[in-house]
Amino acid sequence: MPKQVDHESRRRQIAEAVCLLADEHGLEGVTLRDVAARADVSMGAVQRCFRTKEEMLVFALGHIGARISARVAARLAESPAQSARTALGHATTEISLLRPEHRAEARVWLAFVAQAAVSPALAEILRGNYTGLHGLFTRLIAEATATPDAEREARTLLALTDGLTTHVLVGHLAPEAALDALDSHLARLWGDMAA
Amino acid sequence: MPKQVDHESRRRQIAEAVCLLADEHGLEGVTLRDVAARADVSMGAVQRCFRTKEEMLVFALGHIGARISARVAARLAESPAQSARTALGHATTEISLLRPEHRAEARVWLAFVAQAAVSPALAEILRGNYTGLHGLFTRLIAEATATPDAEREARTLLALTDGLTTHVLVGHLAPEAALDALDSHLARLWGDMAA
DNA sequence: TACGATGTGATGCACTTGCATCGGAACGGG
DNA sequence: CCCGTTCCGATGCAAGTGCATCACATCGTA
Repeated sequence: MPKQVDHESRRRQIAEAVCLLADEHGLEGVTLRDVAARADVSMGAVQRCFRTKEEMLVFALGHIGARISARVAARLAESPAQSARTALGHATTEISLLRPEHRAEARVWLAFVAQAAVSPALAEILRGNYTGLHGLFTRLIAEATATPDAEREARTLLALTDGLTTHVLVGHLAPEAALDALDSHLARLWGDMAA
Repeated sequence: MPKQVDHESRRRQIAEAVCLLADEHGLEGVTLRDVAARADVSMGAVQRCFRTKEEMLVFALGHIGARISARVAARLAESPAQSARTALGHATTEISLLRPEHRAEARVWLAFVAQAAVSPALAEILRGNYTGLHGLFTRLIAEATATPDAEREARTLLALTDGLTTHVLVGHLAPEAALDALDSHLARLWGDMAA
């Protein structure tokens, strides 16, 4: 057997470069050449890993989605002794990507969401991620409160985090204001349902 | 004085074409040539109306923003006798763009929002729109409830509508589910603050 | 060591992009 | 009537795009 290359790790490396570029210039600024340059790889290598550009974008979206989900899971595992309420608080603040160091991820995510509105392949991946988060939120809410419709509350909460993130990105809200709104919403959730 | 053309109406006509194209293929699919063809205008005319492509996009964003705001205002004026609560309900459902006939507008809006994350000029316009809506929501909430922080509630509500719209667009939520979540949130708002 | 299967990356290609240019049509004042 | 100002639309152009191609390293095997 001749030379062998770890394709998967290279794909991740390329996906990383895609995210960097998408953060800087939006998804439109992502070209095969720039991606190759950013990933310190030749264009040929990129084309071998992904037959087409869309395939590359789909993979990159899955990559960043997995990374975000993993961070949420890590955050939850980090403080397991706490109540479901604080767990949900941690999860939402993590997903909102409000911390400056996650601003890039948020921009990339938003770029993908917009593209997904006209690209079924991307929408598919996105739905998978959202469904997973929705399930997580539903479980946590059901555990922490006595609300009759945890699913609906989870839907609301997930949409709220996404909307807040968006508003921060375009500069309509300060991160603190977004966090404040989120905290307030959670507090009301506890107050209504569990007291 | 030689031949005169109503520049403003032509600009609107072009902006309309931009929206049609953005709805179909995203903002990346908006090229000067396609826009000209869609607007039944020569490319030269497009270039006379807008010096650069970005200028055209900025105008188009302002155009669609104004149209949405106008529709909200019209909806409010339509039922002036009702309470501030129903007014807010109408405004939010209008802004959520959940009705199928507004799906196109929603896609265009999302495309612009994503682009605004990396384009200060677009973000500027967007902030203006959001600020206007935030003010409207704040007034209505203050009028309908006794909440101590109408501004925060308005922020939350605006972000929620945006997030719900997004989730419907990517196919994660059915429009009915989004409306249900929105209604539930409003109901809680009344229950908490005003009763 | 010689071979051949793999992975590589420079290059080519057809195409599209945004923008600049320019001859001429259209229209109103002299 | 005619001329000058204003607008139009076709064309040109350089840059950049995604994708295909192909000679060449690179490595395990025989």
